[in-house]
Amino acid sequence: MKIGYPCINLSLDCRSSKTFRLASYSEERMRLCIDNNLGCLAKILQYNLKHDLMFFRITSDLVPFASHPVCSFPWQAVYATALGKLGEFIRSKGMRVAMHPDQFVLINSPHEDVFTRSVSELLYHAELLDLMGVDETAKIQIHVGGVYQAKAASIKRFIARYQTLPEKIKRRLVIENDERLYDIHDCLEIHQATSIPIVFDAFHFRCNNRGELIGTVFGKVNKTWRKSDGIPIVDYSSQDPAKRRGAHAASVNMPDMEVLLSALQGFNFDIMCEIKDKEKSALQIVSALRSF
DNA sequence: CCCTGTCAAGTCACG
DNA sequence: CGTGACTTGACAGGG
Repeated sequence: MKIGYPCINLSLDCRSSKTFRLASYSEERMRLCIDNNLGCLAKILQYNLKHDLMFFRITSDLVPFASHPVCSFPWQAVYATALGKLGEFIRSKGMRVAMHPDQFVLINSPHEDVFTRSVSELLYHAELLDLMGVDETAKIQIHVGGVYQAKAASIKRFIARYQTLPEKIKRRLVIENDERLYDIHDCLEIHQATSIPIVFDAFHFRCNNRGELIGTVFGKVNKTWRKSDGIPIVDYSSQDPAKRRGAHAASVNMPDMEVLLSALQGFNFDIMCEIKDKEKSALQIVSALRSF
């Protein structure tokens, strides 16, 4: 079981998601930004190794505007060596990475242009991981998408669109249950038709479920991961008591976390800890697991 | 330096 | 109809 956190390390004085305004785009600016981001990613990975945080979500902003038409800069060729080195570090230390494209990536959108842009963005994610040389267990995780006032049709469109995706995307793409539109059962239905693995978001499951036992559901989710996909990914967060339903907590609630671990006892999975204070909560989980 | 309006991209829910 | 939320604030111009 590997423990990780998303995108940002608050203990370090750098960010791997530095970007700039489209209006100030230039090749020079791109280079400076990517240099900074890759350098920071290297620092984060070293920090993670030192603290036994063996799972990490790499920010989608690592290469700004990578899939935008304005980007004529051949980042793939220019940064192939640097990305290969980062990947070599990840592989040699037995770490796992994943990515989570943002909300604009919707492969089931009825709008063809939204779909086209989504594919470009997914290609960027896939190329980045490919250049790192990390294996198929390094996943690209998305939500199913919008409902568009017709859920069954939108699920069908997801499945049809998925079939047309390039292999380099398909081998990494996984779907995650969300907190209002598509629950685990919807994801399982899509899995039936596509064999796509399912990320189990424990917090979203809590917000959006059909009253079933978590252990039973996870048994099904567990089977959607083939050997080459690695062990399942579980996203974890807890409710911020002061905020609206679905709002992520500021720091980890350990008793809550232990309830989850007990419910999933006997399964093998990696945990992505989606808590506002990032590595701090992930570290608490690492130390709690040592004595669990 | 500090302040703050705005930033590539979509969709839904809430008021 | 405008705004916030989503995995994440932070860029950049003006005072």
